[in-house]
Amino acid sequence: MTQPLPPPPTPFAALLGADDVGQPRRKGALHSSTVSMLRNMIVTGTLAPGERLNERELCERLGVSRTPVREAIKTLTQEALLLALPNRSPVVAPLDAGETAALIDVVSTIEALAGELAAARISDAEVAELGILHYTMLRHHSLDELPGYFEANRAFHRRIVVCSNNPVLLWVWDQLALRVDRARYASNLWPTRWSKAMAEHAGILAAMAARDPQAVSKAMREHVRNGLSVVLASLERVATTDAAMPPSSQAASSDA
Amino acid sequence: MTQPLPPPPTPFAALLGADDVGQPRRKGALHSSTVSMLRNMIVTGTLAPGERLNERELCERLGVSRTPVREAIKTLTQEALLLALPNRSPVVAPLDAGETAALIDVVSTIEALAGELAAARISDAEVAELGILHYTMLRHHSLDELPGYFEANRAFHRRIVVCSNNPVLLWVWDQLALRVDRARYASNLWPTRWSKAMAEHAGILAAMAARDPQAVSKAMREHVRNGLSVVLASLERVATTDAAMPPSSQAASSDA
DNA sequence: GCCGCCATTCTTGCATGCAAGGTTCGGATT
DNA sequence: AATCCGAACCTTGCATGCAAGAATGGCGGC
Repeated sequence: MTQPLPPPPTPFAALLGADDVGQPRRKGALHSSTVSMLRNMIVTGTLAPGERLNERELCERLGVSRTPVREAIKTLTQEALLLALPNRSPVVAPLDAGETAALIDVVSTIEALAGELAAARISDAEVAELGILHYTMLRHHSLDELPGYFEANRAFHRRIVVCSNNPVLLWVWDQLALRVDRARYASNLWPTRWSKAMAEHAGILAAMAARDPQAVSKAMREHVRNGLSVVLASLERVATTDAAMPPSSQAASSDA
Repeated sequence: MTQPLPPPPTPFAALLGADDVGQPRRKGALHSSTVSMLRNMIVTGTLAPGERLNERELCERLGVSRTPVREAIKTLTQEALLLALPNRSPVVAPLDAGETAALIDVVSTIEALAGELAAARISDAEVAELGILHYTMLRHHSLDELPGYFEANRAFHRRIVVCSNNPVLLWVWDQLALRVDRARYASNLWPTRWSKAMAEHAGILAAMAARDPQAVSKAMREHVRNGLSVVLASLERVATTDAAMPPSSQAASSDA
């Protein structure tokens, strides 16, 4: 298993977000890239919820030995993307509607807090940064570029958390964002709320520029709640529909 | 390194919370027990903030080989109790006042949310459970048994989160509670707020019994904020005092 | 014919070897 | 004397071997 030692191919790296591919292979890179690849495979649904992960198989797929794979599994288990039982193959965490419902309350509260804190201390330069991201989203929206929008949207939200200047809050957000992204990928119906989301972003930005913590907090809570409610509804629909049909071909969007 | 293979001593296990010690050594046990031991050593301050951890040294201390130690390090890094740089020894996360200040906002918000959700759906039996924990705390208070109080207090708070019936919230709380515990151990001045904390607990319990979400939420937010503020003040004092004096009797830790 | 038990095989858990990167200390040069 | 460079040593990163559960399939009993 794992090829003798040719330049390791790491076939998924380019697609799945390893930030260091094909290079002379610096030493400390395998663990982090393995985590990134596996994480992306889980978040995007390449590895389906409930799927059992065989170490040897993963080694072959990722082109690394068992050690980095095992360590990556530990990391992802800690992130609650995998569930591990002793002496048993880890499984991709199930993605039930209940988890998403739970996420709504927590993430909306977290982001509301972030917005409140950020509004109280944000600088003009930081507001401008948010403005750039907002208009980046607008552009992607006009051009109907969902992936680009997705990325800018994520950056917008994260930037607000960064502006809260609270490292613990950022840490929590980073953890939860993974699960939120996964739920979004699984529901796969952003376009339906796209325009409304843009309007809500504008409102958040305006309240932020006005340095109104309560308004920002309220706007973000509602924004997150609205967005995730749609995701939740979709997942509930999928859950009932999918009873016989295994989920497989998630990919880019469809309409809009 | 790591003795040939006699019955492994695991000297710290009993003290530091490994839940399976000295037994015939079931197979999947080393990783979780290693994580528990290291985690406890970090939380209680046995491993000082900023201390560099040498794998070989940890192996000898814990009586296991490098594999479980390395995997435990990955887990604890993910929990933000360790900081890891590639090709470098991981260090125990610094415990600065800034982190504690950040924790105050996040944890108080998290627990306020938990209280609000719990109050809206808690059963009589669950209220009774909280009551038991409250009176357990009272007993430990009367007997001046700090460790027992500490444990019951933690259980009381966690139980409320459990009663919120939100697994994501519980997950976040479990993560953050580790850091809170560490800050508390470092500040080590519970007794000063002990009586007030008891009164606040009573208030929370009463509001919970009355099924008043807003009152519970408010009470918990204030309770957490009060408690952690004292911890923060203590840490700030320690930080300034320690400028010339190494933290404690840990080996190494030669700061400037 | 069905159920349960045992053996084989597979999979994970742990230990360890080897090599790459880092660290440190000493020598040589300025 | 201070600094820069390098070599030896140290530490971590990765791969792999071996053994202890777990799964699976076949055989025998009921």
